[in-house]
Amino acid sequence: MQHSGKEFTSSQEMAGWLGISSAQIRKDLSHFGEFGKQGTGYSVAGLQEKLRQILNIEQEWPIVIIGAGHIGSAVANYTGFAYRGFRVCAVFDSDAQKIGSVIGAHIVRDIAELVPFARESGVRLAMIAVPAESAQVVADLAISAGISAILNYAPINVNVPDGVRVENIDPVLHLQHMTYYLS
Amino acid sequence: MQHSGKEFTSSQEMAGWLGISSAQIRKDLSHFGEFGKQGTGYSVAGLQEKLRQILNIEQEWPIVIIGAGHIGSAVANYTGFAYRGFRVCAVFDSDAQKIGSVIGAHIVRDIAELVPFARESGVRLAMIAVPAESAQVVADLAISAGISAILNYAPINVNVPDGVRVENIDPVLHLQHMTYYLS
DNA sequence: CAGTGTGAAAGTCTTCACAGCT
DNA sequence: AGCTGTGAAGACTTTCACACTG
Repeated sequence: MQHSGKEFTSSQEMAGWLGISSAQIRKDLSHFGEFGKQGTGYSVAGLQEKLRQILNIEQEWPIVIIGAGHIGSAVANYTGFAYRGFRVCAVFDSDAQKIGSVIGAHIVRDIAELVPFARESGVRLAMIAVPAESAQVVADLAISAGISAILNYAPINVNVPDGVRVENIDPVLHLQHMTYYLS
Repeated sequence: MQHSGKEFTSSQEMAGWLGISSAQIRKDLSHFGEFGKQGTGYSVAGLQEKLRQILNIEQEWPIVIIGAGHIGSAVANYTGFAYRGFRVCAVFDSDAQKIGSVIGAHIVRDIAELVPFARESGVRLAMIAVPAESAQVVADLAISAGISAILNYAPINVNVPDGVRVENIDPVLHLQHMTYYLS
């Protein structure tokens, strides 16, 4: 909306785009304050700003990527992070063949450097894109280096201590969810 | 569990792995029937079989991938589909540079072939891995070819008619969700 | 006696519907 | 007139706790 120069939007309009109810949108937003004007709706710029505050993305967050295979490379090359508040700051792998090679704007580093790198830079977000059998080991390593949130692409449940958040991206789970609804 | 030769599991054990309550697991499963034995738990093999039935993945589902960029390539090369009941049957792109090139076990086809291909093969699942600005066009095309479920990697909401399901994979949304919880 | 399946209770989320503001 | 913010109602989900079973 901002790109198209729109100044105001309403809960109804947003609901239409997202396929949810306008009441839902108003209720959710009201949880964090009163951002709208009766009769007018929400200021597009103002709402964006508020959402950035709520989501805690006014600062830029560095991320490390662990695993330089197909998925790790794709993610490292993804251009959608920068303008949404994230920045890939390093890519790691354990494969000597890959260490030193270039992926996107990054030189792949040795996984052995992860702990000192993360400790020093204070990075808190990691994306794990390694085979399932290495995911737990790598997660433990990342956590010991001070990582407190993990986005896991490996098709396995990684166990983490309290205080560390994990979210999983597994296309197969989505596909299975959809086939459930296909006769 | 099956790999490690385990024969039975309990709602408590599964709950521990998944970080949810055992009551949740029992309640969810009870929705679809009675699969457990009191005092013993659930047969690992039996439960897997039941879950496959419930999720409708006893058959193998073909998928088409639209977009042969970094993400599309990574997905096309992903080896995790086959043993979980899915099979990539074709990869499409609109870029003349990419059409004809080889990705994984596939030769990239012209997007113009999508409609006849999908109509003829009857494929119902598509993964969209194109830039945000092309996603809606490509989704409409896929739907016109009989696709009824879309897994969308583009960071944009695609609108679809009733009867078509869409799920989105956007790493940034996960990252934003996690930063909300990081002080 | 370990562990399921399940009503009932508690908790959470969504929708309704409208007073009130611009 | 148009649209927000919000109590109250309704719908749905999770947890509790226990009778019952292999």
